[in-house]
Amino acid sequence: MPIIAELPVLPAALLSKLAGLNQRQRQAVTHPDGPLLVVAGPGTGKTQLLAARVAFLLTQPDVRPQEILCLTYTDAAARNMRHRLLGFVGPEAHRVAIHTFHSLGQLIIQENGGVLGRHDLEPATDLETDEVLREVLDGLPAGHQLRRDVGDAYYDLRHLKQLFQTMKREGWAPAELLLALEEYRLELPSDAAYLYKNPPPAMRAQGMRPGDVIPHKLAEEEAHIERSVAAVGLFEAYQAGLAARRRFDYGDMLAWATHLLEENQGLRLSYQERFQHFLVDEYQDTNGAQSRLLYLLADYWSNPSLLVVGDDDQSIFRFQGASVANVFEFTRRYPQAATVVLEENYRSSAPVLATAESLIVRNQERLVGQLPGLNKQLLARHARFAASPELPRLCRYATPLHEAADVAAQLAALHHGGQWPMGRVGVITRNHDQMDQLAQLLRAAGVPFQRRRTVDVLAEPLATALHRVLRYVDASLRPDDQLAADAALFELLHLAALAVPPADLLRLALGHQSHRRQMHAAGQPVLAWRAWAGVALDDFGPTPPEQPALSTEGRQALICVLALVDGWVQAAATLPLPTLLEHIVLETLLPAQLAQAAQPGQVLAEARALLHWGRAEARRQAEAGVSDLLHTWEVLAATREGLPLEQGGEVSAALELLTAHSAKGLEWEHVWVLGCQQTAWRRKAADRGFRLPPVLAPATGDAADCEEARRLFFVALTRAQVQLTVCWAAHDEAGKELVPCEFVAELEQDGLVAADVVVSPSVLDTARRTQLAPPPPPAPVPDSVLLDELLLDFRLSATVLNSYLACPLACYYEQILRVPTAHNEELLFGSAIHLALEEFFRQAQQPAAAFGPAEELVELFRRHFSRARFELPGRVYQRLAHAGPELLRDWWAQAQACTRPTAVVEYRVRAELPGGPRLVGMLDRLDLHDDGRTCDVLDYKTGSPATASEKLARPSLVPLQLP
DNA sequence: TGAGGCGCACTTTTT
DNA sequence: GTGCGCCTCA
Repeated sequence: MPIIAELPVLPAALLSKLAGLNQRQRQAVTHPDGPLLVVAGPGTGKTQLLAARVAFLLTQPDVRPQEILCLTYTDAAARNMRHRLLGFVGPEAHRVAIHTFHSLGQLIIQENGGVLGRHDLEPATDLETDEVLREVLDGLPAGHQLRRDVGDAYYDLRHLKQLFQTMKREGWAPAELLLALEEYRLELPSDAAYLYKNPPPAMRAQGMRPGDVIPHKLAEEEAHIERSVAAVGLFEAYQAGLAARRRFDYGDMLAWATHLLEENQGLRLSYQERFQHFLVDEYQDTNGAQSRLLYLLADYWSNPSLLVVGDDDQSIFRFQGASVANVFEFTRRYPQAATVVLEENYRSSAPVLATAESLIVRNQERLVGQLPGLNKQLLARHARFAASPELPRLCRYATPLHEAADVAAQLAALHHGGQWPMGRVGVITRNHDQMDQLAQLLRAAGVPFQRRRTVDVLAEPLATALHRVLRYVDASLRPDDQLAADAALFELLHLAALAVPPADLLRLALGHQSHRRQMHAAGQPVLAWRAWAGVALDDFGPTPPEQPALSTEGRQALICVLALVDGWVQAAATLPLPTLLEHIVLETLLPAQLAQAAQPGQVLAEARALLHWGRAEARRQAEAGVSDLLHTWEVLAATREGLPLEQGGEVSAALELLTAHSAKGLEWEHVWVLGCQQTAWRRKAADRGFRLPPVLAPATGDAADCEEARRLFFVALTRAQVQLTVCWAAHDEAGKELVPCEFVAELEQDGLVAADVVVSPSVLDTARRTQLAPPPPPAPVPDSVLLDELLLDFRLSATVLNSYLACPLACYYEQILRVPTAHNEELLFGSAIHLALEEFFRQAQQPAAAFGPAEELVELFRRHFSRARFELPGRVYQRLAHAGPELLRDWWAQAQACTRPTAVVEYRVRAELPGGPRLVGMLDRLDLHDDGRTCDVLDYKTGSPATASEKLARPSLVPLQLP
């Protein structure tokens, strides 16, 4: 069909561009007004097509660039589109409206803040939404379903976040969702999954018959629903929290924009007039909210100029709400829509396409078969690659290590053999962590590569060093927390960046210990660490007897470092926060990190990200100081993402390592798909979020999961241009058999032959050696004279013994050297409970020999725990101050029934170990039996509030013969 | 068939 | 901390 001949006269430049398109592409580009669905398989030139379509529209009379709206899913795609368009139409491209769905929503909201009653609305950062959620959780009343007094108080934070985003995305009002949950709950008893088919004998004995409800199963699901109901109930509080900060989140960007347009006809008309032509990229990735916004704008016309491009076979973001159903919905909504299928592939060889094709035809959920007359078979059209006869390879390795070692060796050979870059190479895995081994081996072999992965900057060494500095600075600015300052200083002095010889730090610690002992003996106040260090380093004045024998370099280093640290503390009080951070990072921490970094570029990027974050925080909160930053740090660290930074690598590397999801849209001459085991590609992850009614949840079930995974595998395969290698391991490192994923089996069914790859011992050996971490530096040992003196009157208590068994080095520092340690919440909470119980029993042994009322016990706890008020963050203190009394009241109720008030409290024991040290210790409580000869020995074990409840409820009873 | 115990993981990504 | 798969037992 000679389409171009029928067209109005087109500019010569565009004509030549159109001539480069194939017949189907031209058909789409020159389609007259009206909806058009372009089904664009991999490598069929869809971005090119979109750009050409815009160029074509611009040649039409009465079409102005600003009336054309291009919608993409990601920022990167939007940039890419603008770039392409510049090539096609020149500077006019800047006037075309190119948006992501979210930026369009944001535009509509910000242009119409007045309608929403606010002019100053800003998008919320991830951090801000997390803070709002934390406030919501903090504000829960006692006894609320989602309140956690013990354990992680913010456990449900990310589940809430996910729930609220889903609600906004799907347009569920809280009331609607509650109704759906209630309906679901009412229907449970008639759901076959909750009925006995054949009750077990024990249940039969209780009169259960087939068809009766399984009580515990029903109750369990109802409890889940209850939690969901409670969570939905927090939606309004979350929205109110955002509003109080004048913020809207990602979900609101779409939901509010849609709502504005729906409710306000005048507004809708103005946008409908503004945009007259619509083009949507990656249509299979759009979700419900995005489609609604699009249709609201396009529905002004009965026959809108609306072009959507997508590929049902590459829909891989179902977990974000994307659905192939959106593509079906398009054809239902516009029955008159034309459909163009792009089949000519300009990327891959015929064998690669045939392999991918044979795999994907197994999917049922495809447009093929649903749209009449639709045919979709990829045809190899690449000038050079199409005719390549090379078949994809299937490689079976013994273990993942064999696989990584062999691939790394092959890549290294290519690189070092000067065949690099012979063409770009991509290595694809399902999950990030499957790539770790290979990345490590490549780094060791000196092969440059790029890896796309976001890492948490806050968990990297540069940030942890900064964190230590800030903790000390913060603590030393708060005079009520000397212990925390001491502990932070001791840790800080060990930073490699400060280069203090470790042996001298030990000598300093020993010196402080002997100072403490002498001052105790003399009944005089003990110097804190910073003051002590000052005395110890003082060259002038009389040398105190406890002054440690520091090395000359050590003394010099310590003097410099303390001056530096003091300088930071002073600067914190005077300089703005971003400047302080720059001082600390740029002058001290960064140079030290750079000197030993394997990837200096990465460390620089981390430094940039950290400083940028500091500036952003200072802007967000005008008076923000170090302690505010540390608080934010804590919030960020508690969320899964932390402070994300794209981990790059060498920018120009010809080798890229990525996950199948992030490989979408990219291509390489040679592609390796690694780790094709069933466990990686078809794992069923535990759903830990809130239960949704099944009618609202996206289609699940094994068939749908399988097809989603097959589409992802299809995406991975179709990245390859010439060489495609699919690998898996037969066993894991422990020797357990691994099942290759079903798609591998399908490829074998379709005629590919798997080969067992034997990796040479030397290659394996190198890989194993690379894997071993470098040995830790030897721990410094103080001179034996000092050590002997230290251990002169050493007694082995149960605490010390436990500590030693857990970690000898930690025991040496904490128990022998007694370096300062800050009190953590477990310790403070545990000892308050412990002391309260101890005193309570002592009081019970007064002549009356009876327990006091529960409130007496609670009062004891309150008195002891109040010491912790200044040592814990306010919220943690509040939470534990509430949890303690609850715990003790519970215990008291039980103890009334089964415990005697006559117990022996704090029983001291000693044991002489033959030839060894004396073991001393204290038994918390002995409950004497009636026979007067035996008793129960109790140890409270109150350390962690999470487990204290259980341990108090069920003490382990050990009968003991008293002598 | 189902109850109960135990071991074992704990994606993918964008705005 | 939580839920799933797998096992055994009745």
